[in-house]
Order: sequence, then structure tokens, then C-alpha cells
Amino acid sequence: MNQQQRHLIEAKTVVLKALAHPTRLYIIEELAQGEKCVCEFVDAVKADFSTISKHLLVLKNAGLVEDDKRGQQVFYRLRMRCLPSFINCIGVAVAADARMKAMQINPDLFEAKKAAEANE
Amino acid sequence: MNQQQRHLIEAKTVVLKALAHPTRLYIIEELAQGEKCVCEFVDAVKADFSTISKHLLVLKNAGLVEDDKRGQQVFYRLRMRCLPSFINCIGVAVAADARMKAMQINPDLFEAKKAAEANE
DNA sequence: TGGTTATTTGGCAATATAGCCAAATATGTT
DNA sequence: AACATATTTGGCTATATTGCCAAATAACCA
Repeated sequence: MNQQQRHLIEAKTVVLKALAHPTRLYIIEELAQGEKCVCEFVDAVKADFSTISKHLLVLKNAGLVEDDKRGQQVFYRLRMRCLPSFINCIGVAVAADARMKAMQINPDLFEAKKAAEANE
Repeated sequence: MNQQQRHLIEAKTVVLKALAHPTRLYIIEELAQGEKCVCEFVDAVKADFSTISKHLLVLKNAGLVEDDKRGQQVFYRLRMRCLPSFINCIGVAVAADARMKAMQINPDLFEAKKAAEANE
């Protein structure tokens, strides 16, 4: 691994680190549906204003969002369009794993369901 | 945000956290080209065996890779197929941002390139 | 059996990250 | 100007993540 490769990897890691926090991931998912102002996240997440503001700064520094001040409010929107589909793919994979795990713990539940489906 | 939403977001965060480290991202990118054994990463990254092993454990616990012991070696391979294309998309975005930034710092370099292209 | 190689695990110190409070800034209102 | 609202910044403590070392396992070889 050379210097340049390492540099590129680290740059990508900044983006991934930015995504790797529940509050920030939530913010990104919300922004996938359109721009929002800071106060909307404060209400939804029920965290301190300063906490949300810092999370947004992390996202901005990583290049994931851009902001836009209008009046006294600051609006944020997504800047990297490939994010939503990827996050969705992770969600699908995670859900599949969870199903698998549940089946191992309590197979009967799934047998019952299978039988019910067969009767339809 | 309700309990179930929060739970799903946290599950996705586990995956993203797993990706958000230079060594682990490197490992994932290598595995995109096929399975590899632990020792190959140790050589390439030049870190302690135990360090690599722990990174691999993080990836495994997050469901990103699976392993397979053959003889005295353990081989790892990718389990989540949507990763490579997403990582690629991040790479493209990151590179574009870097170009943009370089251009702001030293526009002349890019003027010269532009002129050279025009002469072709 | 004893030794060698490949890998994992436990433990610990250094570093990074998160979240809260208080204070600063910026915009709009009276 | 004085005040209210929206947001950011600075600072601090609590918590989580890294990476190394040493020791434990596990498979293979002599």
C-alpha cells in the first residue's frame, strides 16, 4: 500500500466515520427526503441544540451535506446522492441477518408462520 | 422517532462503524476482489497480527465478512455485496472534492491543463 | 511428543469521540 | 437600543476505540 492509496482510503474513511453515528445517520436519512433546518432535528432527536449542531458540522466537513442560511434558520441538504441507496442496502442486509438470528433462537415461530402461509 | 426505528438505525450504525476505519476499509476493498487469508493483510498493512485479527472480528460481528478455516490459515470473504459499488461512489465524490479544493488553492495549474486540452 | 506457524484473546495505556453546559454570534422584532 | 430566537463555539468530563504486548489455541510437521 503506497502513500497515495493510503491517502485516498483515509479520505473515504472520513465520510464513513461521519455516517457511523445513530444521530448522524438519522439526519442523513431525513435529508434524503429533502432539506431541513437544524431545529427540526433538535425536536426529533431530543438532544441539545449544540449536540445537533456539532453532528451537522461533522457531516459538512466530510462533504456529505451543505448548508444555507435563510433568515435566522440554517437549512441543510444532502450533497452526496449515492448515500440513500447504499443505506437502504445496509438496512436490507441488517434486517435479513436479524431474521436469520431470530429463526435460530426460536424456529417454532417461523414454522408456524410457514404453515399459515401454506394454508392460504 | 420510535423504539423500532431507533433500533434499526443502530443496527445500520454497527455496519457503518465497522467500515469507518482505514485498515478495515482497506480489508473490505481487498476482499472485493476475492477471499484472502489473514496473513496477507498483516503483510500489506504492516500491523501486528493481533491488530488485524481484531479488525477482522469487528467486520465479522457486523456481518460484513465471513471466515473459513482451511488448515492453519483462516480465509475471509465479503458477505455484503453492495459494499464495493458504494465505496466506489464515495471514492468518486471524495476525489471530486479534492480536485475542487486544489483548484481553489492553485487555479493556474488547472488553467494550464485546460489550455493543453484545448490544443489537442 | 516437541516444535513451528497461523491466528485469536486478554489486558492495558494512549487517543479519539460524544454530549452537556455556558458563552458567543447573528438575525429579526419591538 | 433592548430583547428574543436560532445556531455555533469553547471547554470539560465520560466513554469508546485503537494498537501493542504477552499468552492461549489450533493445526501441522519432525
